[in-house]
Amino acid sequence: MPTSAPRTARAIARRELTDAITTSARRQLAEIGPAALSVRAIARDLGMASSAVYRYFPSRDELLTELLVIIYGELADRLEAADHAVDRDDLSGRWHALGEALRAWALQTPHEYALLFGSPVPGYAAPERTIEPAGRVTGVLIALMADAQTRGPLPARTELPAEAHAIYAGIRTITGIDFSDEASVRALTAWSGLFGALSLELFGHLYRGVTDYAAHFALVLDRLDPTGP
Amino acid sequence: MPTSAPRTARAIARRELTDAITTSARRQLAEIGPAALSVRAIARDLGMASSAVYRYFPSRDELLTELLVIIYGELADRLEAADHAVDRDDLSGRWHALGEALRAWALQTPHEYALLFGSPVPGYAAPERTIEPAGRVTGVLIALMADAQTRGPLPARTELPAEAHAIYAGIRTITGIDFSDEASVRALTAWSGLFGALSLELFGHLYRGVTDYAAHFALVLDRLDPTGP
DNA sequence: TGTACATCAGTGAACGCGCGTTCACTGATGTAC
DNA sequence: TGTACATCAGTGAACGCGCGTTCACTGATGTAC
Repeated sequence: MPTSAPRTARAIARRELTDAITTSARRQLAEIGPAALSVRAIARDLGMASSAVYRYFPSRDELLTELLVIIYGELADRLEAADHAVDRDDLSGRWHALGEALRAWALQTPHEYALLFGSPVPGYAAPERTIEPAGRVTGVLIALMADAQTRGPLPARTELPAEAHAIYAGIRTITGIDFSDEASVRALTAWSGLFGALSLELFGHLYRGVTDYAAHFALVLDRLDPTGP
Repeated sequence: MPTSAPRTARAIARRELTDAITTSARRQLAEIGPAALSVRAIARDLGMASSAVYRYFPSRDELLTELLVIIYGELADRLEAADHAVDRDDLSGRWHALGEALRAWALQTPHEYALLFGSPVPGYAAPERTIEPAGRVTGVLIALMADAQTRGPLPARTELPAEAHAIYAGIRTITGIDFSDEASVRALTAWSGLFGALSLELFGHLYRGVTDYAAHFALVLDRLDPTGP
């Protein structure tokens, strides 16, 4: 069943042009980065008056929000696919698949990585509706940690104070899963290491120090594995 | 001995105005971020014609470079001071001091953090002369790992392949220290985790999941410690 | 099936803004004799 | 110590560019009778 197909010629055209606008926007994003993304450039690219874009998106910020939602969604799809390609019981394998899929995506579309995980776009605050698709990305790690926890309690790698439980109450509330403090700390430490490694690499901070980025990343990924003992 | 004091009134005025320009630039940077930093805004702030700024800096990019050099230098000073406030033999203590000093700096001047470690400024490529001051920042970690290594070989936390040695040749060349592969991997994994944790926090990705950022950061720092067994 | 009206897409001009950089010029400061 | 010339700082206007957004308008599409 197709999702509520448009009936009139107008509705069909509208859907197509809306897509054309976001597609053009993403092309611009990929080529010149989020800061340079402009309504006028998109209109130019599509051969229409810049004012016409406003029939489809009420402002530049709304368009940016739409892009964020689309990109978060695509990334989540990729990460979920990578995760599901691995045997459910192979937790370390799933962690590596997740990490490598994230890196492959980041290298392929570095500006999209920068938009989602780099410095915030000046003057733009991501609204509520980006939270859900962003959560789907984190959800892949969450699912992995939930499975890890199901296999028996995770041993403490360093001692955790009693206060830790309160710190991570939010994670339990959002996910509805009763994560141990150990699981929360492991997940966030691994997540930090993952994005830190990618940011250092993509933003040029490994320049001259590391000669083989891919091999280096694999080693770091191994160290960051949150699933083991 | 003061460093080659200027003799003429002109030279004194020049030095003072050059400082005034960078100071104003940093104020703008702190308030509105690197992308919005503009020659005209600085001139306005100082009550001079925008063209006058060009008597001091040949272009906006040169000014940005100067800022990068200054900020890297200040950060390095802070990290070195934090490191030296701890007993030389307390390696874990030094790691924590380093991490907490970095976080304190980042929270105090988040736009400067974003400039140095977030997405690159569009259209700007940092030139060679930023490498040295940037290296001073990394140098604090390097010194720590060098000291750790001096105390005897660091035990492997995960097995490292023979190829690892080639990957980190650059680190040995730059620093002139014969780091073991274990030391290199530990250092880079810890460094990744540190900046990842800060980026996640500062760029809003822990929103709703973590309730006490400072306490959380301390726990993660513990996990990332590259000096222990 | 045909007509009358309402809705919508797209245009082009305009508003008001900001930017980096150049240039001819004035007036002050520095230097050589 | 005083004069003549060279150097430099700072000005204000201008160039050429780009941006987001609004608005009155035209012409096509859709809908109700």
